[in-house]
This record gives sequence, structure tokens and C-alpha cells, in this order.
Amino acid sequence: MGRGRVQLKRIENKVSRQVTFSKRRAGLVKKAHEISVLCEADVALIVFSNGGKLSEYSSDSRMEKILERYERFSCAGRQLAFDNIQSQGIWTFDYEKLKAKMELLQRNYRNFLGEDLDQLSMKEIQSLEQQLDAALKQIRSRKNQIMRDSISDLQKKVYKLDVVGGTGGSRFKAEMVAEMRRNSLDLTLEPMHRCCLQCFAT
Amino acid sequence: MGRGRVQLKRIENKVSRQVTFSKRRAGLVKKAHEISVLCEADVALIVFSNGGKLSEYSSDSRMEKILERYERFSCAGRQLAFDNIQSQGIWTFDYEKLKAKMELLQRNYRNFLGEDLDQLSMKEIQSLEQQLDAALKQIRSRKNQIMRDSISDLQKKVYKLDVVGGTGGSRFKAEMVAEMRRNSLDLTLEPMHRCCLQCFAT
DNA sequence: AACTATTTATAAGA
DNA sequence: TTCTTATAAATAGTT
Repeated sequence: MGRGRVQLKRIENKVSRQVTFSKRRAGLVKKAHEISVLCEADVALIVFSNGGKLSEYSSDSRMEKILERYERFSCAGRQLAFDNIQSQGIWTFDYEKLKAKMELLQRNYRNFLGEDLDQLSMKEIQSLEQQLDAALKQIRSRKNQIMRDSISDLQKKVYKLDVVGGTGGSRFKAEMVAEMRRNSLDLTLEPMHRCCLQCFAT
Repeated sequence: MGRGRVQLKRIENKVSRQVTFSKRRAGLVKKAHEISVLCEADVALIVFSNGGKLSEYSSDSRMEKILERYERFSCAGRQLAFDNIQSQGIWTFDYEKLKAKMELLQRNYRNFLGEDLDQLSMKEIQSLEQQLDAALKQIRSRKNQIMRDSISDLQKKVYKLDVVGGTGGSRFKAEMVAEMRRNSLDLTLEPMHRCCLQCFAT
């Protein structure tokens, strides 16, 4: 929109970048407002300019509310971190050390989740790949074992039901159903390990 | 924009409200992305539809980072709490809790290495498997990118050697060999991420 | 900050 | 949901 197409890449000229920013920010806020009114959507928009200036828009409810709602949705992230602030413990001299270790561990942990890979060297990437590959093999082997155990258990119970069972079989049936529930392939689950990480998000 | 002007008020028809929402959400995200690229802005956009479905967009850095930056800026309530962790102010941090979290993180980390899986439930095993699988995809994609970059770089240099190079080519050759060493598939490397973990071995 | 030629977004229809 | 198209709106370059 305007005289001539625009390429989707950083505008090199500083002045026109600034001008375009102002115009587009206004347009963006307007559109955010429109969708919130027309469609009854709850919208939060935060924009930091290149120079670090903050602009924000939020529909009806306050920004804080929307962000809280967002965090509730996105795995209840930081909440736990806050819990720690509330309780008043004692500062020990080791605190800084522990914190440093924690940060290192977190960084590694993130790499294990496939995040923040940009700064890693080829060597490190390959190391990661090998380790994850090995870990995945372990995990799948353990999964298979659980499933095999579960199956053989169930088979025993089915045998009892068929051969031994008469009217007293119902107790076994209930047990079986419970066990199948416990161990069945459940594809709807939350990424719980990630949740654990987010508690420590920096 | 479209056939007929639109009034800035809630669209009463539920279906067209939904349709408009989908279209405008796409437009809004597009514009958010554009301003972030064109003007090097940091943008966070959160949209909850009328029905409560969450859509989000964030430029380059992760959403969490932008929201934290926002909170730092907007001096909103929670920031003060965070500051208290940093400076040894009125509130002190609970060392024991931090240590407990550390241990939790370590346990998770070990699980990511495929260790200590025995006590995990089927659900947890599956969650782990899914996450590692996703992470491995990311890592391999990053690896491929590094290799592609390296190859195209080398190709340029080979071109120089062939077309431009005369007696002065030897400098390029040395460079090439060095770069190939840096980036080549090195299968002899140490598992360095594991090393990091071992620092925390209990 | 205004203007305006164009491009882009999108409302309505299919 | 997706596509098409007429039209409204946004905006790039200019004044």
C-alpha cells in the first residue's frame, strides 16, 4: 500500500525506518482495536521500537489481566517463581554460586529442548544430537518395556477370567480396566517437563 | 476495506463475527510481523478469541522475553518483587526452596539424558519422548543450516580460486582448510553437555 | 504533517 | 474453510 511494493526486510534508511514505524504502529494499534471491538476479542499488543521506546495497546481489560490470562494458558509459567518471593528464607553465602550453577543448568536444559541453538558451534550441535539420540533410544526402550509388562499382566488376568473365572470375575475386570487406563497410550497429555522448566525461565 | 463500509461495533451475526475474526487475526499478525522486520521492532501480540482460543505472535525473541521486558518498563506490580531477588532488600530469598528446585531441574535433566527412567509413569515417558523428538528435529535442522551455510561459503571461495585466483590463491586455500576443520563432521568429540551435568552430580 | 498514487486488506458472495 | 472480486483502507514516496 503505497507507491511501490515494499520488500519484507529491514529498512536501511534510518529516517524512513522511523517514519514507517510511526505510521505502521498507528495502523497496527488501530487494527488491534478494531478486531477487539468487531469480534469481541481480548487483545494485548506490545511494541518496542528500535530505539527501545514502548508502545502498548490492550482491549477493554487491563494489560495485566490479559498477560495473566496468557500465562495461565501457556503452562502457568512464572507463577511458581513468585511463590519463592513470598516466603522469606535466609540468605546464605552459597546463594550466588547456586544461582550461577542453576543458570548454567538452565542453559543446557534449553538446548536439550532444541532452543537457543544459534550460538552453539557445530561441535556442540553434534554432541547434543548424539546425546538426544541416545536418550531417545533409552526412553523408547523403557516405554516398550512398560507396555510389554502391562500386556503380559493383562494376559494373565484374561487367562484367569477365562479358565478360573466364574461369577467372581468382575473384580478382575475392574482391575483390568483400571490398569489399562493407567498405562494406555494417552496422546492428549501436557508437556509436563517443559512446565517444570518454565518455572525457572529467565 | 471490502464491499461496504464497516461500523466499529460488535458484529452481531455469530458466523460472520467468527469469519471476520479469522481474517483479521491473520492480517493483524502479518502486520505485526511486517513492522517487526521493517523497523526492527520487538513485537508481542496476544489475542483471545471470543470463544477463549489463544493466538499469539512474537517477533524474533521469545514471548516470555518480550513480556519481561514489558514488565521491566511498565514498572508494573510484579517487577518490584523480582528486584527483591536481585538486591538483598527487605525480602530475602529462600535458599532451601531454590535448592529444591535445583534438584528437580537436575532430575528432569537426567531424564532428558535417558537416565533414571524407572520411576516415571507411562504418561511421563511419553511426554519425554515427544519433547526429545521435537528437540532433535530442531537440532538437526540447525545442524543442516550450519552445513549449508558452510558449503555455500566454501563454494564462493572455490569460485574465487578458480576464476580470480592466480598466485595469490594460497591464502584462500589455507582459509578453506581451516574452515573445513572447524565445521566438518567430527565424530570423535566429547559429550560436552554431559560434562556440564556431571558438575552437579549428587 | 499533508497529499495521493498505489498496494494491501478484507467484506461479501460463491 | 477457501477463493474470488469489488471496494475500503493503509501507506510509501513526495511535497
